Parts: sequence; structure tokens; C-alpha cells
Amino acid sequence: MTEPPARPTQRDIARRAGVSTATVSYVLNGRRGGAKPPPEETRQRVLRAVAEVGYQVDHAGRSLRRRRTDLVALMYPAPSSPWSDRLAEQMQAGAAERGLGVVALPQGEAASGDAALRVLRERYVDGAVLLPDCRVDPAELTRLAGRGLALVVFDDHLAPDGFDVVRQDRARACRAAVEHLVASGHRRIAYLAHPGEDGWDGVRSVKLRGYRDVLAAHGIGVDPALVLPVADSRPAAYAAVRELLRRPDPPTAVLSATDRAAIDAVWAARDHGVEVPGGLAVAGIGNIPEGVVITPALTTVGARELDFTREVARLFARLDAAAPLPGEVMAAPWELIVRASA
Amino acid sequence: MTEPPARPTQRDIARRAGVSTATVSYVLNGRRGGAKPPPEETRQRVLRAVAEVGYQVDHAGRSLRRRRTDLVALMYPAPSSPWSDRLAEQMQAGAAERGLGVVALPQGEAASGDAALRVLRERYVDGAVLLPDCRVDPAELTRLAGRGLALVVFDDHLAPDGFDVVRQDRARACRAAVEHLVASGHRRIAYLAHPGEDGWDGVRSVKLRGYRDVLAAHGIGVDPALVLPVADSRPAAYAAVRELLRRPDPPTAVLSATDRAAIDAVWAARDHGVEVPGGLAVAGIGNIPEGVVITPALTTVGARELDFTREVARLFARLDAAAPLPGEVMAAPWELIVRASA
DNA sequence: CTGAAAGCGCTTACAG
DNA sequence: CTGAAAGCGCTTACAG
Repeated sequence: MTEPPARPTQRDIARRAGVSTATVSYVLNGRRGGAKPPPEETRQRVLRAVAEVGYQVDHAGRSLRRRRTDLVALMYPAPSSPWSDRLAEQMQAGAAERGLGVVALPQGEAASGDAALRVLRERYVDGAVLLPDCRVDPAELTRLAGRGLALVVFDDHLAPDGFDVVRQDRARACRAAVEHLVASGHRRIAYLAHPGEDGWDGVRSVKLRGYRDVLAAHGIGVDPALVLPVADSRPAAYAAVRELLRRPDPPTAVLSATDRAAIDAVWAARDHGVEVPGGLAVAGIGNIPEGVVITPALTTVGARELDFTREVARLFARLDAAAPLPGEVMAAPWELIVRASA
Repeated sequence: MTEPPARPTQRDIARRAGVSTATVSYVLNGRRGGAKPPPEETRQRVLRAVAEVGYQVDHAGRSLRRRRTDLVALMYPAPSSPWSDRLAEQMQAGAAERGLGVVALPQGEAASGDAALRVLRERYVDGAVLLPDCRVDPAELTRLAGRGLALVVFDDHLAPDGFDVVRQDRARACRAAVEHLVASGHRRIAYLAHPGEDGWDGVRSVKLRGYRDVLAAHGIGVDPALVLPVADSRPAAYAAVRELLRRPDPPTAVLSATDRAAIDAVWAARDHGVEVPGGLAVAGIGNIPEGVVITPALTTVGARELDFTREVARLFARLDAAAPLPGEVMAAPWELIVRASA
């Protein structure tokens, strides 16, 4: 009785069951084109051997031969959010039906952002959904799609090019949020920014740009002291807003690049004894479910529903398609959702 | 001039540069054992061909040959949290230094939970860190480790067995939280549970068990109406606590399985005109940074620091090790952190 | 200095 | 009904 090898292969199974590796594979995966699978007796022998040594298929061997990985990814700028969680959940549901795996690729700072991209480039996955604000060169997307990677990309400017583009029209929505604050009489409006947002390229910094452009359009000077890079951290946002309110010339309104930070801005104001929206109006961006239940309910911009059914279906349609699908534009426009906080 | 193939291989590069595939590989990856790499002139020809066709290495081919994937995973029960985000960030930092990729595997409900496991079983990755409460059969971990997968597992009971185990002693910490509430005079204590926590196996349901056991030890009956499955959703927690406070016999304290939900419990109480902790004491579990800044600061149990340096280092040490490392126990005990909310 | 060849683990068209 | 063999893309010990 020899020890089972550390990582048994089909060759080991074949030897053990006294059959060829072809038969092992046929038992494990069936045969294509309606050919008859091995008879029950052979089948049992093979399955017994599989169980005895605890055989698991090796992905590298299978992928190399099949020319696909049976893995899909979702990429999003870190940190995670109700949106990335929801997308992961919906992708997993669809993937489970097809026997695929799902991996998440949170894109962090420079170096690791590129590492996430490498997972796509080197074909660890068959396809991916890219949430807004991922740092990816458009030319790279075209190349990846040209190489056969199934891609659904949230972006408001990119032209589809072998991949699908989901248009949220975030710039218009963000401008609407600022317009709303200005129309309510606010002139000193703070902005809770993503860290580093100032240095983002023009396409990605729609939020900050909406803030600046609308204020400028109304002849309101932007006070740099009112732009704070705290939108990705709830505690940082809370602390920053409390500090803001202690200043001699506090803002009368806050726009936040994330609902998460906006919600903490609301708490910060209230803890400071400042009424929302009376003493401080607060608007978020993103429309997460939490904004509905807090008091006052959060005014925000975003998609009405936390739902990616269509986008996920499109990714799987791409994967299933025999011939490459043409790139398509899908509209999922953000809206201004006025509730009680501003 | 022929079109570059859809997905060029080293063979295409070799043809284009008039060299062998061996030379292509040597140029791209260098040679081992101090052998001289190809001379500059050849190098340039190869690199030019690589650039021209936009060659990218194919992971399946490379992995099959190298017997490693250069990918590591972190697995955690969905949804994501400041903890999973932080671990992802720290893993990415370490991985980037080594040229590895990092994928996140949020473990959702039954079917997709198994899909996440498949990524480990079928060797999509070389190693993984498993955060607490992942649904994985211990025998499976032993088998995976035996197959050479590098594994660092957060678990309070498992014996290390070819993999490392991080002990947080969560049961003791959770009991301490309940003891703290009872010692403060509370008898009607609500519990915000993970959905389905009731059906979890004994090892995983340390939080709920701590709640029940300590109450029982003090002769306090557990009112099932005070156990609400809302800990994984902030809006659900908020709504549930408001509803709780409208009841004729509201609890005087709330313990939440997550700090996230605990924080929303605080807001819910305050929005209801109930003082915290005076009218409702609130304690969380997990110690996320947000709990420090809210008012009142959140009483909780958890690790003092949001830091996985040691665990991540251990994973990479395992990956780097020439011979399999023995399994090790690492202590990272949770503590009761009494702040102002309870 | 460079190439021909073997082989990683799998799948599958083909021959017997 | 079953097996021998080719080949997916890569790396590397070896021969020339």
C-alpha cells in the first residue's frame, strides 16, 4: 500500500483504477457530443479511486487545455462598499449556476492597483465587471477585450470597444447635487473628497469637478480649506466635520463623495449640537440603503436601486456567446434623490 | 504583414524575433543559477516583438509548469468589513513586493460559499488567510494544507495541522461583554445576531452562545423576541432597534454581533429620544475604528489594533519556505473595551 | 550563446 | 468500450 501522492493527478487515479487517464476524465467530466460515458462498473472503480486519494482537479492543467479559467472577477476601488458587496453577491449567484468561481479585486494604491490589473492581463479570469473609478487605461481595456476577456465596465465616457460600458452619467448627477445645495441658499459648502482625488485624471474626478464647476458657475469661490480628503473613512469624516464646525467660519452645507462619510457628517453635526439640515445641510453621493433609515434621511445622488442584475447578466451572456459580442452601451443613470438632510 | 494573433504566445514572439521559445523565456524571466542571459542584441529583438504584439504571459501555462499560481486569497464571510478591507490592504502590500496578486473571496450563502472554497481546492491560489466564521470543514483544511496550500486560519478551536491558527479567544471576550452588561444591572438585553446565526454550528456561533450562556448563568431567561437577525445590515439594525424601543417592554441594553449594527443601534436610540447609555446601553463586537469617534464612544470587544502584520507575514513565510512549516498557534486575543455606550 | 525537447495536468479527436 | 497520443503555453535541464 503506497501513500497517496501529495497532490494526486488523473494519472494516479488511472493507475489505481486500472484504466487510462482518458477514462478518468470521461468519468469525471462526461463526454461531449453525446458519446456514451464509461459503463457503471468502470465508473465506480474510478470514483472509488478518486475518493480514496481525495483527488481534486488541477486548475492550471484544466485551464491550459480548455482555454478558459471558469473564474470571473469584480474590480472596484478599495475600500469595499455596499455596492461592491452587492455586486459580489449577485455575481456569485449567477456564477454558481454555471459552476464558476468569483473573485474580488479591490484596487488599492498604485502598486497593488496594477497587481489587480495583472490578474486580468495574465488571464487568471475569463471576465470581469469593473465598478466606477477603477484606475485602468482605456487602451488596456480595448486590448484585453480584443484578447477575448469578457468585460463590463462602469464608465461615463469610454466608448464600448469589444466590451460593454455602463453609463451612470455621474457628472450630471453630482452637479445636480451641488445645484441643489446652492439653490437652497448655501454659499459655504464643504466637500468630503476621496483621498488623492485632487490628483485624479479628469475622467475619474467627476465628483470634485462637479463641486468646483457648479460653485464657479454661480460665482462662488472655492475655499480649499473646505475640501477634506476623508470620504473613504467614516471615522475620519466624523472627526473632520466636527473640526469644521468648531471653526470660526463653518460651512452651512457639506457634500460628501460617499454616502458613508455623509452619514458620519450627519452624526458629527448632531453630536455638535447642530441641526441637520437647519444648521448644516448634508448631501451624499452613492445612495446606499443606510441613507434611507437615518434621521434625517440622507439627500444623495445615485442609482435608485442597489441592483446589478442587468450588468451581471450581460457579463455571463458575453461568456456564453459563441462569437464575440459587439460592445454595448447600457444606461443606468444616477439621479438626485432629495430626502431630508439637505 | 500578418495580423498579430488574438492572444499571442511565446511561440509567436519567437517566430517574430527569429529565436527559439527558450530564448524568449530567458529574456522575459532571466535564467536561473547565474547562467548568462541572452546578449543585448537578442534581448532587444525579443522585447521589440513582445511590444509589437502586446504579449502577456499566460497564467495557465506558466502555473502548470512552475507549479505555483503566484496568487493568494483572503476569504471572509460576506459582507466585507473594515477588517476584511484592512487585511486585503495589508496582503496587497506584502504581495506587491513579491510580485504576487491578491484576490478576495467573500463567502456568501451556501452555494457560493462552496464556490469560494473551490478556488482553494482546485489550486487557483498558492495560499490564503481565512478570517473568522468562514464555513470550512476542518478536515478539508488539513487536506488542503497537506496538498501544499499555505494557510493561515482565524479559529479559536482548531488545532494547527499543517496550517497556522490564529486564536482570538472570542468566546471569552463575548462573554465578558455580556457580563459587563449584566454587572451594570441590565436584565432585558437584546441581541443583534448574524442572519442564520441560530443555525450555525457550535464552533462558529460564539457570539450568540456567549449571550445565552452568560444570561443563563445569571438566571436571566432569554426572550427570543429580543434576538434579531440584523447584524449584517446597518439599515436593518437601525430599523430593528427603533422597533424594539417602540415595544411596551423595551430592552435596557443591546449587544450586537457587529460594531456596524451597534453603531446604528446608537443612532436609532438617539433618534428615538433615548439616551445612550442611560436609556439604552449598547455594546458591539469587533472594535472597528468608527466606534471610537461616535458619541457616545462604543463599548465593544475585539482586537486592540486593526492590524494583520503578523498573520500576513506568516502567510508569506509559508509561501517562501523551502520545506513545509509546522502549524503554529498565534495568539491575538480579543479584549473587552469599555468606552461610553455601555 | 542558443535551440530542441521534455514535461507540468488536463481534455478530446481518433484509432483500434 | 477504451486507450495512446497530441497539444494547450510555459520553463528549464541539457546538448551542441
